[in-house]
Amino acid sequence: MHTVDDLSKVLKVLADPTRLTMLKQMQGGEQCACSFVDCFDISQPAISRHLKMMRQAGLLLERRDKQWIHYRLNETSPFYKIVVDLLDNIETVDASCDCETDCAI
Amino acid sequence: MHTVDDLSKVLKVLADPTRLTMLKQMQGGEQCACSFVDCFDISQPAISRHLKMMRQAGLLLERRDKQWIHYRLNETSPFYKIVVDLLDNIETVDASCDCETDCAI
DNA sequence: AGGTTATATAACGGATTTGTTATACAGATA
DNA sequence: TATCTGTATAACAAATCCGTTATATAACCT
Repeated sequence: MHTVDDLSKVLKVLADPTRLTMLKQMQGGEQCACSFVDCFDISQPAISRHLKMMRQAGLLLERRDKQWIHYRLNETSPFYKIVVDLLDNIETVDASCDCETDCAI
Repeated sequence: MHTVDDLSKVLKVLADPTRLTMLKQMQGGEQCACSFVDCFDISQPAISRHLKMMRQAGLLLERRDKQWIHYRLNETSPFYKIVVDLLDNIETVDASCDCETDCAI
C-alpha cells in the first residue's frame, strides 16, 4: 500500500517512453548502459540521466564490471510489482538493441 | 496490449497527486466537479483542467444534470484495468470531501 | 430579462522536464 | 605515464506542466 504522493512520484518516473523502453528491456535481463546508448537516438548524457532518475527512485540496481555498468530491475523495490505489471501491458519492444562494445553481455 | 508511447501518455496523466486522488475518489462512485472544487486547495479552473486532461485521455465519462457535471471512471477505456489496479495500491483517501452545493450526491 | 451558480477557456508566470554540448571522472591498456 | 573507453555531471535552451486571475458560457431561478 502506498500514499498518493509516493505513487505519483514513481509514475512520473515511469511516464516517459525512453525510460519505459529501458525498463522493458531490463525485464529481459541485466543491461549494460552502453547498450542503451547504442539503442536510442539520444545522447549518452541523456541516457545517463534517465538511468540516474530510475536508480534514485529505487527502481534499478547497478553492478560495475570493469568500466561497464550493468543495470537491472530492483526486485526488492516496494514498487517492483507495480512496475512489472505495467511492463507486461507493453507490446514486446524491438530487440535490435545490441551493444557494440566488449561489455560482455 | 499497448504501445510504449500510448502507455507513457496515460502514465503522464496519472502521475500527479491531485489527479490520482480524484480518480481514487471516483473509484468510490460518480463525483460532481463541484465536490473536487470544495475538496482541493487549488482554484476551480485548475480542477477543470485536471478533469479535461483525464477526459481527453479517455479515462473519464461525464454526465450533465442541470448545471452540475458528474464525472466517473470510463470502464470501457482500454486503460481502465491498469488505472484501477494502480488505484488499488493507494491507501484509502481522506473522504472528508463533501460537496457543499445542491448537486444531489 | 437579469442575476446567480457551476463549469470552461484564455492569458500568463514560475517550476520542471528533457534534450543538447562541454567537461570531468574511473578504469583499462599501451 | 599517457591515452582510450565508458559513464557521470554541469550548464544551458526549448517545451511542457501546473498554478494563478480574469473572463466566457451554460443552466437555473426569480
